[in-house]
Amino acid sequence: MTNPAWDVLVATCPSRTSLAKIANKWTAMIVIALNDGPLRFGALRETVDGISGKVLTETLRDLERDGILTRTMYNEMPPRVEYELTALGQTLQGPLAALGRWAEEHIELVLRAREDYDQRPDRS
Amino acid sequence: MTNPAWDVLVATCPSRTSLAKIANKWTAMIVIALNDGPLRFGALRETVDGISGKVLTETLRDLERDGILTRTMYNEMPPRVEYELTALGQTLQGPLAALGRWAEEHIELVLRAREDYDQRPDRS
DNA sequence: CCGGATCCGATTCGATACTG
DNA sequence: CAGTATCGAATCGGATCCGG
Repeated sequence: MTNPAWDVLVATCPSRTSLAKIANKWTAMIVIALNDGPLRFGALRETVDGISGKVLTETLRDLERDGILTRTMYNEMPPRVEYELTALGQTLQGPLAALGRWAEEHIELVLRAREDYDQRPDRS
Repeated sequence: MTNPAWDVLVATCPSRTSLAKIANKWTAMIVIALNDGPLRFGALRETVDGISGKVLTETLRDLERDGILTRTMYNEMPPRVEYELTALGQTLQGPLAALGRWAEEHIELVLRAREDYDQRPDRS
């Protein structure tokens, strides 16, 4: 099923274009946020704290194009649009959630490493 | 050990700065490339196909600062510099390798999803 | 010749203002 | 409410140059 010739380390390999999109902080946070079920555009913007509307729109479109999530628009007033992970997107949830957890669980060690690094006298 | 208040979805949380660095294609590829042991700068540049010297240098410095890898310089001629994952970096190897594998294993589905999306008539 | 610093164009980012 | 448009600012990234 999987072509063993695919290798993200090869510049021209299509799998790298996919890695480039999923190895992105906004993608990670959006997929993490959608773990508990579909969310509206506004709810996503609140949950993924600090994201701008423009970047949220762009990232959501890219993810929809790649089959990671679906966009469902309801013809209501006021308009309502919901985003939800596809089956494919749910297979991505694990790896990205693991990344998020790693960041939360190891931030203390990272902060300590930064202090050590910044206080090194040898900045030759 | 882990502060439950840390949440990568909160803009001001330090863990997000860490997530922003590890959720990056170059970081992912470098950590993946270092899985089999230390590599020299030049070997890394070949292995992570397509990366420029500048970006490689910057990313390696960031990762060194965060305690993900070590940089060892040998006073030889010609110069030799080796990069190697730390114990902390090895805990990151799993999650990032999983991301790379996801990209390779699901690229076919992603490519098909892109075709479908691009052929949709309703681009209202 | 290797590691990496510099320069500078290209891309991305994000705040604001506006539309259906 | 859910976007789109526009436009500086910031970041990324590649070609090129430099020190040992």
